[in-house]
Amino acid sequence: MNNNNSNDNQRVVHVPVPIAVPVFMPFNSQNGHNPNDPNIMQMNQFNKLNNGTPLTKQQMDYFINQQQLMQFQNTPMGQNNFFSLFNNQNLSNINDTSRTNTPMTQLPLQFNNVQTPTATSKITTPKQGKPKKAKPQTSNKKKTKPSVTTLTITKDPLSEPDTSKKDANIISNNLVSMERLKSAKDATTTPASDMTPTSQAKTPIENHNLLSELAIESLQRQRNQGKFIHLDPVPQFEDQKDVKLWLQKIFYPLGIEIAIERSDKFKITFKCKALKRGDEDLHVEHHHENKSVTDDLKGEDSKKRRVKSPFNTCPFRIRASYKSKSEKWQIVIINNSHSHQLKFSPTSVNYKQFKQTLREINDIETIKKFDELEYKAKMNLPMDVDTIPCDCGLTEEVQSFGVVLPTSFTSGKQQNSAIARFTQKNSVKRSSAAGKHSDESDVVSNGSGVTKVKKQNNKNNKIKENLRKHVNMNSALSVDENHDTNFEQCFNTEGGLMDFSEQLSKVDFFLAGQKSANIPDFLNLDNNKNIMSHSNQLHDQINNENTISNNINSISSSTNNNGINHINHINNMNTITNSSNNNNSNNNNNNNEEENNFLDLNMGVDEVDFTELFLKPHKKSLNMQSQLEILDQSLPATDHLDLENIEMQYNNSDHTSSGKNEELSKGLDGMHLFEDSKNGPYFF
Amino acid sequence: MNNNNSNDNQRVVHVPVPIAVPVFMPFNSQNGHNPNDPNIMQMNQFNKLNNGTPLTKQQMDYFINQQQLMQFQNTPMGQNNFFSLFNNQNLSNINDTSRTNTPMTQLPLQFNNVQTPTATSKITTPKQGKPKKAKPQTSNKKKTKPSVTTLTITKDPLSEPDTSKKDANIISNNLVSMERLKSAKDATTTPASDMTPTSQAKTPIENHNLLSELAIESLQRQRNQGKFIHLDPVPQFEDQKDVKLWLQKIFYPLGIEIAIERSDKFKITFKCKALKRGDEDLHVEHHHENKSVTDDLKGEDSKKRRVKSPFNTCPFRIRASYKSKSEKWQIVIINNSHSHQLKFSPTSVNYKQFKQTLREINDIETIKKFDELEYKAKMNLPMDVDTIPCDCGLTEEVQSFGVVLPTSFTSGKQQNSAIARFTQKNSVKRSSAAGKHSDESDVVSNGSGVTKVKKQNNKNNKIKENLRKHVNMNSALSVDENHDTNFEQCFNTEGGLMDFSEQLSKVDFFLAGQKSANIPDFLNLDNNKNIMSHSNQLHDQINNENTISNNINSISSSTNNNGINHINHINNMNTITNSSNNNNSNNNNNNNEEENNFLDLNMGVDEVDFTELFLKPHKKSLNMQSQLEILDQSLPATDHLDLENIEMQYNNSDHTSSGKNEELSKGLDGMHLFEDSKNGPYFF
DNA sequence: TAATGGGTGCACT
DNA sequence: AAGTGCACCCATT
Ligand SMILES: [Zn+2]
Ligand SMILES: [Zn+2]
Repeated sequence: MNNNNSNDNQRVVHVPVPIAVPVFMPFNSQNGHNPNDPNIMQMNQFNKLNNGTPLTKQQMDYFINQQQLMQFQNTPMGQNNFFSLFNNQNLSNINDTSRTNTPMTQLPLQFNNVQTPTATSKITTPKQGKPKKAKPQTSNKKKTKPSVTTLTITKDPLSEPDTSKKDANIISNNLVSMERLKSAKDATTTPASDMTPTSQAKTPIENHNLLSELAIESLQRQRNQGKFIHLDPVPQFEDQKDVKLWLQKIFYPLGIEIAIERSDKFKITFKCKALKRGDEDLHVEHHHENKSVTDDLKGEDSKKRRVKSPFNTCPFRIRASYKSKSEKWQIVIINNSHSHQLKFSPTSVNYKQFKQTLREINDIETIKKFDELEYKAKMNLPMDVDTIPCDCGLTEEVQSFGVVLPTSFTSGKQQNSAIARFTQKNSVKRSSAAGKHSDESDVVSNGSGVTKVKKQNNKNNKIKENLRKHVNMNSALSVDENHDTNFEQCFNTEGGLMDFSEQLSKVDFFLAGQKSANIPDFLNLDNNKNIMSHSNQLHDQINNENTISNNINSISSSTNNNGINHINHINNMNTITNSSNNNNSNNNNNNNEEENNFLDLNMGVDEVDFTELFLKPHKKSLNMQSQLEILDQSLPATDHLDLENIEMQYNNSDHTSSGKNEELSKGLDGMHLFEDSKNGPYFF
Repeated sequence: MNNNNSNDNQRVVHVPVPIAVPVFMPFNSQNGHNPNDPNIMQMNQFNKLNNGTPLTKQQMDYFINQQQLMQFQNTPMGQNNFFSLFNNQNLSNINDTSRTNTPMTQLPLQFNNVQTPTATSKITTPKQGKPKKAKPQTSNKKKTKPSVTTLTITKDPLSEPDTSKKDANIISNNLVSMERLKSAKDATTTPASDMTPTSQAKTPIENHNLLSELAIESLQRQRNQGKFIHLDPVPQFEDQKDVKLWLQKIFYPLGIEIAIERSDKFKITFKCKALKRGDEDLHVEHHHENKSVTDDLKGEDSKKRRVKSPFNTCPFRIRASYKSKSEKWQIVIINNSHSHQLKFSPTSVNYKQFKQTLREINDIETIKKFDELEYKAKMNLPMDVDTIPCDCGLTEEVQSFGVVLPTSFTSGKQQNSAIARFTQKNSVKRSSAAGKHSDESDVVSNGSGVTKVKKQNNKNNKIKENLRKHVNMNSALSVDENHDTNFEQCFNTEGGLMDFSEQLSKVDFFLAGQKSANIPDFLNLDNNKNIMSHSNQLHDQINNENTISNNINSISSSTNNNGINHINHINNMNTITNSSNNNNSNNNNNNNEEENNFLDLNMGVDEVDFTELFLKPHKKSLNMQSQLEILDQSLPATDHLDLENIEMQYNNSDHTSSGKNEELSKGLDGMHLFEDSKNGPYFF
């Protein structure tokens, strides 16, 4: 398996062709860092995906398109790459909206800038006597220790002379240092009205942005959430901080606010930023009232149990590691699931900081994009999100399933969730002013961080015994109601997008992307060609549960320690679904019980209506659907649409990405049934 | 209770008389920050301590001496002070070695520098139009965010102009800024051969050192570990970092390496630095093999349980909070117990950093002191520490009791403790090279972070039903074997203390302090006048268990969540013992069982030999005892001894503290039986 | 800096 | 005993 075919005497030199198409490699191995031979991987992966059966037409198309998606820059053959070299002859087939089983259509906008490589994509040169310590640049401003001086035990790597990145052999115009750009802010006032896709004069920021757009697009297309997802066309970061900035550009539009969990010179681990106290409505906690036989064991012990934090349980992880060999950062999504609703929150402090950083580096392009995002998010308010009914009679063992009314708040009534108790720890009930709605978001917690959702409307489908979790796709990004009050001013002052916003003001922005998600249904899961209905997908997936092993590790597994005999019945169950849109269905659950136990999986729970669970369309979105479809379908292949003109109202900067915000913001492309409770059900 | 008698219109001006005597207030209230009227507190406290019975002669002496200990500086009447103003007429009675029930003798050394106040100890002046935000100084070098600029949400308090501390009304020569001193290092080359106690020319560093010595002395004398222990004569810190530095001067000699758990502008919370992987031998884990009825519930669940870290479980906490009113830092030991052996480890990286900082601020006095400490610690090697036998047949419910062979290591055999498993988590057995000994340190863990020690030799004493924990006093500080190899050179070069060290080389340095611990036996607990034997103390205390309520909260209580029905039977059980020396007795325990459960307290376990548990003398210490006693008794009232001359070999700095290192290093003065497992049994 | 996982100090929020 | 973001570490293979 570990066929590490890297040659120490060879070094990759990147050709100065910055444009690339993202490739995501659904590795099955835990170690995605020593990739195997690409051909072998192709076979293995595809066989796994296809469960050994002959390829269908869709599968073939998908496979071919994946090969087309091969990025040709910065990634040598067989290293971190799944598919072969990029060639753009079949680009027009990539953009496939798999829901309708229509032929793949061209990806919007991104591929306008894809250029035919004019040189060999990689050049191997003998490794010179280069110092082994090629360090990534880190803008380390922190100097906590009073001094270093003579203390031999303090070895400060930063004090070493920087011998990295400036190597003459490295040719890449993807290099960008936000620090440098900040200091040279005036030089980058973005005159760029040069919109020709083959422009070689792309600035580093523009390259960053392009790659971030591509990553978003591919992430929306991504399906194997249980696997490592490699963000392969990654720009060359000059500074370590730029990695986060770039990832923020990708994940903020997806409703994910990332935070660094751990970092050092060569590695950054990102996670979801912990929920705030006001985000109880986003947290997924649900429990049933029927106690199991172990109830008596939890009485006095449960209150002594130390709950670290119910806000910080999301299993989502991104790992960025600096590869000294390629002198690039490798970015892998280790865990693509979430324990909460995904929400684009322009009011977040971190988001404002992010915007501020964008202003400092003068990344007007991205600023515009997020201004639009903010505006569209605001226009969708108030988002009335349905809750998903809990059909607990048959899914007692379903642990985590995350639908709560995004705008609901439990202030009006006592919520017995761990979050509520955590929030009220200081004995002060939150005032109802913080809550906007008093909807019946019936979420019950057992106080152990393990959540359940009771499904009420039992329909006519079956659930296999090992299906333990309801999985909710994040197709409907909820929007923070506490919108930044300064937003409109900022937005208007930035360039007057009101024409554009009026055009889109009635469109559910976040649902727009769903329609254009380009996920082929090569598993034939999509039995329902209606965009809003995927009732049979999940069952198809269940039948394919062994096709793809589950890489979800037990990062946040099982804090359910307080006397609950939680037997894990599902191992490596991994299912992927096609783009099932919607999800915020009715959540009329029982919320009276604080504690709940997992019933043994062997209990006879066979009937689950996953249409109810996952596929109920967004109420408001449904209203917007017709407009949305019209808008989306009106996008030409090159997909500049009205947005192009609108965007030009901002300024003259090039806008390779801003025209496809719809796709960026909402893709409901993956679904993952995973093992443990904390590993949430949300994907983008 | 919250009689906050501070007058907003009055401000305390400190007289420039830096010398003070520590006062420790065993508050019963959870809130030690708004102290009550000192007179009321006197009554309350003393009544509680005495359980309402008439005072004995010893009690009266203690009370009187406590009043004498009133520090007169920096603390207004009734604020953070328990006793009345200092007057030194009865100083000669303070130093009482309560073990022998001899009359209190004078505290050594410190009081040589106590001076008669020549002015009113506090001056109240009308508060001027001073801004309310008197901020503590923080040497904040960290600027993680790329910038602040216009972002309104980033409110950086450090950017505000500093209006604090420099107020003209504040007169205090206790002010010290290590930052400042570092920059003006040459100016403080410590000529001070001025050893007259009334010297007004004491430098800030000298004041810091003196107060740290006093704090150590009083901590050794401290008994109410379950209560908040206020370190009241606290120097005035210019910089936030100086708080830690000062506390390090106090707690390193006590075998405690502190680390910041949390800090902000106005508060610092310190804890014990987490044990390193090589410190398994210091960690206390013990469990019994007999399972309870809940065993079946833990089978599959236990292995999924997420053990955060078995190295980071010590409940010891110090809280330092800046009082804007007094513009001083209030330092309170919130939890004085430990879950591990206390050990002075000169090889610690943090300790070396600490020493380095001392050099940078040119605190030669403290450097000398710690050089001596290091040398003495090294001279005591190898310390053969006995383990305490576990008498588990009757103390199944005893949760945490910490005795492991300090120098033992479990490399030779499989240790089923959580630590061992934690260390070997990645399936690689640690090589035996890391271990020094292969002693039979039989430590068993149940994997839940809750530890038990099995007592084997059941003797003849009884344990009350609610006595749940064995408590081990830390009287025997173990010494890190991996001694700094550079120590001797440093030590010799600093001033050639070999004469002195040869004098003390055979003395168990850390036990020396025990003898001079000045704890009156006002609870009549000391039925055994033999210094090494306190067999009946604990029982006396148990009978007095209600005299002092237990402030130990359930902070670290019960991570034992995996199905164990751990019923807490003991609430507010708080016992204090007199200075019971020794502890590291034989620990021949069962270590075969990984999981263990708490038996219900109602099980009939009545017999415990606490002599075996707590009072077994240190083997080596016993050998040293005669020398130690001779040495200690040879100390004159002013207590300069040989150390004075020796110290002068260093240089001409004044040596208010270095002469009494024996007392500083080892005081076995407190014992605390507390509720939960994580709260360890070690005190100094 | 080989790759990769994790602990934890500690200050920001 | 604020929670957690972040980075300085260490450990294993
Ligand atoms: Zn998340
Ligand atoms: Zn400790």
